[in-house]
Amino acid sequence: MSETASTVGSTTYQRIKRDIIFGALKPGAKLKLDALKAVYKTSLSTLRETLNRLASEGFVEAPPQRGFLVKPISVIDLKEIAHLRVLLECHALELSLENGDTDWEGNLVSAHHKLNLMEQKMLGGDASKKEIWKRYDWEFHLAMIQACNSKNLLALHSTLYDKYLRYQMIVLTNRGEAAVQEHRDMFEAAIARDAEKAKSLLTQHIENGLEHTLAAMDRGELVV
Amino acid sequence: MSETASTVGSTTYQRIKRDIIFGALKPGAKLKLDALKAVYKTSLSTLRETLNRLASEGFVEAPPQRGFLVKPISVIDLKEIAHLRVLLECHALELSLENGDTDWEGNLVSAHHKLNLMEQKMLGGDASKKEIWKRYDWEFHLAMIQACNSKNLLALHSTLYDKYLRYQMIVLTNRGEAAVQEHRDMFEAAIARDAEKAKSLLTQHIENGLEHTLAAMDRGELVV
DNA sequence: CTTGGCAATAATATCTGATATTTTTATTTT
DNA sequence: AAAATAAAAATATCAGATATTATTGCCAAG
Repeated sequence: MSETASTVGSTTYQRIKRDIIFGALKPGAKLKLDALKAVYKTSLSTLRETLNRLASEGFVEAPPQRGFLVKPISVIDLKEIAHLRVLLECHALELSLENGDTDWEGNLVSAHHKLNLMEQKMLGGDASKKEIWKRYDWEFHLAMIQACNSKNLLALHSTLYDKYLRYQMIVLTNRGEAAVQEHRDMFEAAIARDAEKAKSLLTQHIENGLEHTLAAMDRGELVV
Repeated sequence: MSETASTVGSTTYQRIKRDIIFGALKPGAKLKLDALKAVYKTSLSTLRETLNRLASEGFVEAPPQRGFLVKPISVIDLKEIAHLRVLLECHALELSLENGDTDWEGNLVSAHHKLNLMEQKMLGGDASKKEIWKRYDWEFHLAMIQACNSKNLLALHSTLYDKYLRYQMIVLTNRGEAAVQEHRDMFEAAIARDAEKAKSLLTQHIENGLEHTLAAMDRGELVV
């Protein structure tokens, strides 16, 4: 979701990943190399490097000898991802609440505040900024667990967050006021260092999102 | 650890990954492209694709503009990995014990039997077969959790197992009889579907391995 | 001697273009 | 309509070229 280093490779990587997450590249779509070369204006070699990376992260599939395709979606997959996110994020949250110092807390307050501001705007119906809004959501969730003291854990979580996000972006509707309140509750439990409560709220938060997405998928409300 | 598809790319991938895990490529070592090209007899493009994949899995680092190097080791990193393995493998184990059917059980019995046979040989001092032995260890641990019903979870676990394994291969000594007994206990708890006991044994098993490796690292007993 | 700066060298990132092999698609035959 | 086959498209892999960036070694200044 973040990453700097403006080399051609890393830029292409970010762009394609973003296009997969936000649905510009549809689940299951064939990723024809020549076509991508034209779209992303980059060479075959760079493209293949990028796609290999995305394949190993699970955003792309690479069946041998037949190129690449956007990882398909499925209800099963979504459920797995949601449950793993609960597992990892709760664990990280617990560690983070134990270790978080003043800086951590300050950063969290800031992240929550920014998210909240954005959420108010979103409630006003301005859906054009979905992407920015989700960046604040990410930054809030990251801020919560940032003091967990495990780079490996944060890395795994980051990928899971993105996979979960893709499913959220696939459905048209958002959860509105409910999610806003959940963020606020989690935030307060975190500041109070109430790990059990925070974890339970987080679990609920993710599972509510899951249900919402599943329901929308059932009704076929997908972004085509 | 497994994988078929004998394309040049996937073969090189497996070989380099294996060389990192088993220490032929030392932690922190610079991966010069020309040198690798000669060793693995493959083209630059294929090599870079491979290294990109390994980088995204965390076996290789790729600082921008300066090529690739084998992921360095550290005590911190080892601890993180061990703890994550406990978290994920215990979770998977619990699910697996709930869902495992007769086929799962049969496969587990077989995997444990094979591991046990190999372990008896190893106790006899034949360290030359470390790699084969570890494959049986892997197959046993995988058999335990295979019925967890989550491809995503199994994929994450597989990578963690390999990372943990690398640290184990770095120290010279093995844990011998103790680990054999632990495997047996875990196996029996699993067959009895005693999830709590199985999880606690597994946790202990991994943490014992961690302590053993940490102690050896402290004493500097590293494979150079 | 050590440190800072600069030239020479090595290595990387990226691109273009070529070829063998494999898939996919279209066409023909039974 | 199914099977067999030919034609077209796409992929995997390789080789080689270039601009850019890192590294190394050398020399002067303190």
